[in-house]
Amino acid sequence: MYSSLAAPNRTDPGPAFSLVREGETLESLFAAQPSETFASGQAVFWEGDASSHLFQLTEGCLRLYRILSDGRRAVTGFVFPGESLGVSFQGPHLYTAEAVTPVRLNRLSLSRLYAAVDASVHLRQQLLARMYRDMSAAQHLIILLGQLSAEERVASFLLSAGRRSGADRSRPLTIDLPMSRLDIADYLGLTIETVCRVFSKFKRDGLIALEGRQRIVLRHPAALQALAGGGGEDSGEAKSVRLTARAH
Amino acid sequence: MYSSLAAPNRTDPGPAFSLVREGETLESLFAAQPSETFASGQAVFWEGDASSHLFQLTEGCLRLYRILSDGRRAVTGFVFPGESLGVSFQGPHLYTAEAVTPVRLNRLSLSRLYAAVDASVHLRQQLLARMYRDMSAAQHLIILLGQLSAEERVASFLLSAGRRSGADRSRPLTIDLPMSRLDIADYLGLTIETVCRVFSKFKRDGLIALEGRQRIVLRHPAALQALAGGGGEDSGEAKSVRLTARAH
DNA sequence: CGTTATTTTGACCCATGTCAATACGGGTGG
DNA sequence: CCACCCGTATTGACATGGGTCAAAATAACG
Repeated sequence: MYSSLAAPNRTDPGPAFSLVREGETLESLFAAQPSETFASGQAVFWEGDASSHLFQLTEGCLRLYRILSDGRRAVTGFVFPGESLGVSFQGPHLYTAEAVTPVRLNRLSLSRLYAAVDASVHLRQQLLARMYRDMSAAQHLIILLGQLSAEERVASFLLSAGRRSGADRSRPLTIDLPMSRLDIADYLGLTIETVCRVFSKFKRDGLIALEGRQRIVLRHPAALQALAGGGGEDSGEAKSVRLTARAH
Repeated sequence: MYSSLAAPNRTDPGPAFSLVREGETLESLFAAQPSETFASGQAVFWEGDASSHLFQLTEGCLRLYRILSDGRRAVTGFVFPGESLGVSFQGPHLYTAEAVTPVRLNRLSLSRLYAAVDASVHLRQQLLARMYRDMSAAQHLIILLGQLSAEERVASFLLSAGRRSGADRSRPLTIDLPMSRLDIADYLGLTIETVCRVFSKFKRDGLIALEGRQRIVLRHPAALQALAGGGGEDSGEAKSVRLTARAH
């Protein structure tokens, strides 16, 4: 199951810059690192820690959060397989990263990253692109939190989860929400109760179906899209709403 | 669509770019560019435009915002002198940048930036540091919008304005808020009326004094700090203040 | 000065938070 | 395989922070 990772524990490069091949990508750099696992609830790093690595998730789900001095928690994001983590590394980590489910990831040390990046314009571009994605996600969240109503936030969240947890692209789009309702609430700036109520309302209205506690079927993504308001709109990927194709 | 932005094969920088002096800084690069001015209300660039330059503000104030499809506006930040703009340039601009007051800024083309950055590790560090600051600001806003009450948001905003518009560091700290109440409201995820009411309350409580529409005296920053809750706490800048202050 | 846009204040209401039961589901041990 | 338990989720009743609508006050500007 985990075995598919190429070249597990390949012997590591000595002098860092020696192995920057032509055509190297961040992807391949990550793939060359040994992979590690974390159990649910375990932290990969803590807010305020000095950044020392970049990470790329291969399995599972992480939540990113900060705790305020009075105990409130702000979840600033979730990380799904294929996404990277810690790309804003020019200072201490801005959040704690914690496993929602068992997680597998590859860790690339900053010294290796720098060596590679110093040697390749192409890699610099890729790194910048990942930082851009991160910033883009943060900006979306700012809009969600600053301008959207509870229903708009939840609709927006479900659509984005549908896009990313992607795996299951079949037409009654079924998504898996590994995180708890509390995680979702802290991410959307709402309470658990409000998140539940909106889920229930969407269910009553036939927009979604709840299968157990983690599986949700998006029965009518287009309607959710409309509900998500000006907020969740395009965001590139969203256009692949071929999901809507079901115009029975 | 993003293609025009990359600087793929820059093996031979043009003659003009070949001289990246030792000790070059982003600061000095900007300083070498001609400066331009914008009148109040004029846009420097629009959301969705291809990124083609980095900017550094020398005078005035900018607001950064996005407009949702139904007309709502989210102000995602303000820019004050000395701060840079457009550092997430690996894709289209994420917001519109518009002059709040008459503005003066320097514009550095991406091609020059790439040339300089390709030639200097030091400059790469500086660029990453600016991106980090940007991300850090976005994360603060996420916490403010997701977790803080109206009073906490306003207190937090005033303190941050005090830190940045900085000029006047004297002890009844007087700050200048060039932006309108609507700008502030759209930034804090509140309405104009709520912003006014909180200002009035702070005034009644002796925390601030309003001098005309733009000048505000912070009479009791410590109390504002306490009000700002877990949210506004340190914020980096505060640390550097502490570092310099402790020279006894 | 008079005119207009912006800000401030007031009265009222609603979306969402709070507090309090249930109800469900996923493990565990019998 | 079933019965029980406990943490999570859901629903309900109620409270309230902040939104909405409307008017008055103030500042900016010709």
